[in-house]
Amino acid sequence: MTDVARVAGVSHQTVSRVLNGHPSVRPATRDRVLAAIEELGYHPNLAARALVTGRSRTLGLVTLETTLFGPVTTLYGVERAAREAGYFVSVVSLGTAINPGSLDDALARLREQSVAGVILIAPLTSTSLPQPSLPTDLPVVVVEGDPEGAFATAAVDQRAGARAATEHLIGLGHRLIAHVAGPPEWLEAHLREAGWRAALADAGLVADVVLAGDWTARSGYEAGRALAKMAGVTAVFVANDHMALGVLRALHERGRPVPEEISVVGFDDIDEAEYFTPSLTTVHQDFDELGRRSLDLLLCQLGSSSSVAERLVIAPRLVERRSTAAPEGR
Amino acid sequence: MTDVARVAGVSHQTVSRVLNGHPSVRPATRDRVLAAIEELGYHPNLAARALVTGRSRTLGLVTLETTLFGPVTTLYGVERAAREAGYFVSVVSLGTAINPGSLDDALARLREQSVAGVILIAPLTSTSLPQPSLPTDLPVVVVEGDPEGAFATAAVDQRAGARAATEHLIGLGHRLIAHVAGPPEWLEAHLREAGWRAALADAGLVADVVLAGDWTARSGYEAGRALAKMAGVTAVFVANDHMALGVLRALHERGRPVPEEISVVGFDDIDEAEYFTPSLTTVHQDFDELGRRSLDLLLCQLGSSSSVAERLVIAPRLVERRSTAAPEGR
DNA sequence: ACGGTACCTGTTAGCGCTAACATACAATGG
DNA sequence: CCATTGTATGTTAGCGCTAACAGGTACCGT
Repeated sequence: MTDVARVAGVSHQTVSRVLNGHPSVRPATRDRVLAAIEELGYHPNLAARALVTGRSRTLGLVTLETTLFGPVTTLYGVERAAREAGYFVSVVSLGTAINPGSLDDALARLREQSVAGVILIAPLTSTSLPQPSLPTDLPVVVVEGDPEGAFATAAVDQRAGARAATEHLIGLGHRLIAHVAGPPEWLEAHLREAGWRAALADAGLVADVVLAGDWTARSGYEAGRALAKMAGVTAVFVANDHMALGVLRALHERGRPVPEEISVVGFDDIDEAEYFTPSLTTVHQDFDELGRRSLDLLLCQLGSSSSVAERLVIAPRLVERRSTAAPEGR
Repeated sequence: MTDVARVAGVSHQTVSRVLNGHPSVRPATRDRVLAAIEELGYHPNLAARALVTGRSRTLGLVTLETTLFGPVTTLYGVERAAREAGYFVSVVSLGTAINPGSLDDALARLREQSVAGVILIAPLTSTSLPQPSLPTDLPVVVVEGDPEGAFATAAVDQRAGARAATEHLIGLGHRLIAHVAGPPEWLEAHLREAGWRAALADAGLVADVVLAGDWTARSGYEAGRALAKMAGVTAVFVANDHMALGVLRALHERGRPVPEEISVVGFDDIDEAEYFTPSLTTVHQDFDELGRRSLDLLLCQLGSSSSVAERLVIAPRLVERRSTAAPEGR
């Protein structure tokens, strides 16, 4: 910076002013400084700036180590939004084995780094997710999780999506609708099951066929084999598309055609869902939008310095394809 | 730090020494300092440390904005390895629309942040990927890309994987083996096609049925429809599992049973591949290992400060499942 | 002509930390 | 007993930057 100042014939402070867009710099001076910067290939040292201002323009992004469609897409959404807002994104994953202190460790790491705030992609239930020793000094936005907690949250309305999926099946005339659930430690698994139950209850139907899954196609396959043997079940709402793939495979193997004998609805609308056999009716979530809105929420907190526990909800959308139809004999 | 020093009754420099594990600190003194740190909840300011040392213990990770299995898994692999080595990971995605300057922008952003080095997940061909104005001052490791460039690279041996897949089909007795290729701007698409060609050439077979795809199940589906009409083709090597899914769907629709009439091999071994109909024979890549080895390569460069253009290759592995069989009439 | 008020630019201090040197004190050997 | 080494600690300077204040110059009204 001193070099730039010397070349431009000004003081280093004037260079700083140009860099920070301070208004009272004469255009001619500004141009000379910019020319010197260009000539020397100068780039400001952000560590020095962070040291003196106390702000690092870096956000922490904590995520589970999963290649699941939702969290990954959310990650990119947040990164892009952050970049456009002039922030860096420091990613810390919680690893595959989540132990009690791992979230604390992640937050401690990020606090050391003087991040301005943290976005936590944590689709687990509060009890499964190690509770942090509340970092009230650090703005946090939780994405896809913890609607009961003290933090601001942003999420797609899982319950509404599950309800829409189930009501679609009810509307087609199905009366015994099973559910293949996600793993119990995932909040989304609970909410999707809750939405399914609520829709059935509203229609006066029973909700007693629940099969446990773990998001993988393999677990969906196991559930599908069990479903194939159940006589009365004419439809199944599967908690995500990957498990739905397994269900389709099992039903196909067991000679239970979809949708003729059994209708299947998934959740997520992954890119491949349209190319399953048959193409999958599912619930679409706009994760990109979610990332963007989460960042807005965080920046809003930074601006107002008030840590309001705001709730931001994004509506999902049912995508009807070929895996659902009216039950036979109606 | 001054506060800690006062509480412990030492100088701030002694606190610094304790923090950095300097040997000549008396155990009693060290304990007092650690107690003071604990008592005050002190955490070192990394910006200040980075400013004075010139090293930020942060790595840049540049990636394409894709939810494709490989890049995402590599990302986590790198993050975990970096965390274990005590490094932060700052992620910059190149966005969906790659314009000429975007890689330069990403590198400039990271250089400003004083990252120690950069890991670039860039599975595109050198011509498709915007070439950076060589940052010789910044250690770079390219993952899954650019074997001709000046940088150190780490990659799974795509050509060997494709060759293994094709040789598997040849071994089963297939003579006319088609290929569904990835998009031309992807290096991996080229290498997989090259491996296919090489295997066919070695066996004295022709390699003239190539269908263009773009990694998506949709493009695979289109390719599959075309394949279904081709009389002599008894096997197809598809450049990734997602397209293979589309191929399977199209062949099923057109009444061409797999593997009875046509054998299909994919590439990637995504979690779902086992649950395709039929389960997919494919090529497995260990992306986790890849992430780890890439980091090793980068840290090695940092240590030796020599920017050797080392090549690190990881062997893939063919996974045989139910989508391949000997051609009919043999 | 003068003080006032803009506007522009320079000077100084310090953010929290580590490197380098300076100092103190003990242990050792001749 | 003193010089010599080693170990443990303190002191000083400075990393590159911004905030706060201190000039300096031009322009205004009176």
